[in-house]
Amino acid sequence: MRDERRPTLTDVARRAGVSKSLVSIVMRDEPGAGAETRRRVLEAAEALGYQPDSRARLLRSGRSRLLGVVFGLQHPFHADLVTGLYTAARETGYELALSAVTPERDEPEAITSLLRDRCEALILLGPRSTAAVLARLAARRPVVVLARSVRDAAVDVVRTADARGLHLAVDHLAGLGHRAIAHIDGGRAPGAADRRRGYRDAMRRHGLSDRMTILPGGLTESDGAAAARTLLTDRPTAVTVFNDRCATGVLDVLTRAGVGVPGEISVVGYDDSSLARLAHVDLTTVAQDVPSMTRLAVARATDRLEGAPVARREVVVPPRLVVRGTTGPAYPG
Amino acid sequence: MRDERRPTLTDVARRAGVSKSLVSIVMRDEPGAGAETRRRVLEAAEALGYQPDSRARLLRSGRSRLLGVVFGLQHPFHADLVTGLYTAARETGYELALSAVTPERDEPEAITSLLRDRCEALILLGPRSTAAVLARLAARRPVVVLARSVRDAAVDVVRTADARGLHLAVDHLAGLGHRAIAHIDGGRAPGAADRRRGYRDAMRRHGLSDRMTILPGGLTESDGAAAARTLLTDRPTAVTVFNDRCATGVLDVLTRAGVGVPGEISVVGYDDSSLARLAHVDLTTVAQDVPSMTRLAVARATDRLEGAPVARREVVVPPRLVVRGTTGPAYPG
DNA sequence: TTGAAAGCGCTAACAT
DNA sequence: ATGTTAGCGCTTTCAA
Repeated sequence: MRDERRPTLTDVARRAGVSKSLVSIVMRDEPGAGAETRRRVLEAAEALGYQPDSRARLLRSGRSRLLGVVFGLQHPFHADLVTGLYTAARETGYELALSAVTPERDEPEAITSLLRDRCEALILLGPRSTAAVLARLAARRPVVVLARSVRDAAVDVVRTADARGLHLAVDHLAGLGHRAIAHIDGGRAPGAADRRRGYRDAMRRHGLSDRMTILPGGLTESDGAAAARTLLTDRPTAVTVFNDRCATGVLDVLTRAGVGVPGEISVVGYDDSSLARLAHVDLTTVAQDVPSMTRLAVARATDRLEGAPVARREVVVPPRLVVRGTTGPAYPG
Repeated sequence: MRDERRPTLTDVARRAGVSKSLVSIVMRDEPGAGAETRRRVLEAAEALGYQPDSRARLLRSGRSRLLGVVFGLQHPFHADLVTGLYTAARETGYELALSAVTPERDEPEAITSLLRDRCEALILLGPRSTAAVLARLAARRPVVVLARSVRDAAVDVVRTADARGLHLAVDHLAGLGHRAIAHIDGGRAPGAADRRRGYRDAMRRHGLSDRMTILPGGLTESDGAAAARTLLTDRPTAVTVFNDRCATGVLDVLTRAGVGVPGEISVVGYDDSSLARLAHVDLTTVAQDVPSMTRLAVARATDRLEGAPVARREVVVPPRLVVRGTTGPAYPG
């Protein structure tokens, strides 16, 4: 029952009593077929349960119109980005081919599978590959790196002005009267270096060079929790954290230790992930502009493919501070 | 520079001075080529940066060896499952084609794109489609539903014995002396009905029918937070929660309200997601056996494709209680 | 507006 | 062990 061959374009053509070419035209919604023919073809296709074979289609047309996306399954922020990419791609006529990185499936493997699938361009979310590897890849087809900076003339980059993001955070805290402002960093994670630098710059600008404290953190809740425990002994009045996940871990430890937020410590996250927006977390955070970033990434990829002129290799999207409930004045009451 | 045609099998053949067939054989690592030939072909392929075109390959061989996976980008537990599916698929020679459901990309769309890609079987993670829709799909190719039950002879199901999972949770709590045990449920989410039923059964079995309390919850932290707030007024000594995410919201609200966990309330989650394992959360939870479930799902799909005999339509995997720090005796001291 | 024919890159069947 | 031929399902000329 299921073994019967799936209907092909030829089957539809036969049933509708027209040529394959016409069916092809109708299925692609191209001009060049009469109204009556169109109707008959669609009816036949429907009756047979015909689905075009995208492989054959793309093989013949020589293009796949496929954008390969490499993302980390474990990163909630990547989920937000992929969601945005789907939306952005829909408007362009390109499709997305997802390839995940997992603990057992590394980045090279994820990339190779996309190359075999003949993706025309690659969009990599916070890739860990070296610039050299990315450059070599970019020699073969357009590569757009999202949410990480890469110093190479061959790769396009779309990222948030992360340093600026930390300026916003520190300015906000300083404006509230904070002076002892610590930073929990992201180690070698994409964006971490820029955020660290932004923190340093801003502290200096506020004349707080001697109050700078950078604690090793990471991407996850437990990284944040660990950092927060060291925070308890030598307590600042405010802390900026690498990302929202990490900040959640910080909040959790502080709350359990009976340290009031924002009463005793103010906390600022990064990403404005769905986590931060939760009513009970209500985290002040630096928002990355996901819709813009993803739209730009897709546009950049398709521009390259279509030979459109491209101004800058790197597009830097401004961050935005979202003030919620985890930040308050340094000396309340 | 990038416009030059990608090398094809023919190019490699020419360069190696052999026929296309030989190259094909070598690239697929099939027997039927001499050692010296093999070496020359591989060298030529390497030199040209040749990548086989999987589309052409599959078009010709008539099979795609592709398993389509529909998953929700917003669900951390789905990320765990997809991770497991990749691992399971690797051992079988099938590849995964991911298709995500997002707020702007619904399940039918995710499925249609996989059908166009000629996936041979579909693995759906907690699908929201009706049994009728799934059955219609299953008439066209093998469908394996993961983490949800579907009453239809045409669809394969791999799921956790969710009712049994709640038995474990309630037994554990009752064993600790708890009697006022509430349940925060998952509404219409996949698995929620079974867990609710499991809770009811277990409460009855323990003679606690009159202490049953089911609070409306959901899948997310904020659902849990909302439920927890109602919990504060009429406080039970223990609560079982639909999933870990929701339980996290519960914990957060309780902690902020100064309610001791497990001192005053014990909390049990569900899934044993990475969330639960975080040292600072340390959530007692019901673990779903992800490696087994994913291996079974892939095996079921491939068995159907290869016409292997299949015993049961539905495979139910036993859950396992993981006792951590959020549960304790009902009357401490 | 319609149809016939060629061929995308590959593999399978059949030679040699 | 190696080469030749045909054709997967489709789109794209090109001609009618």
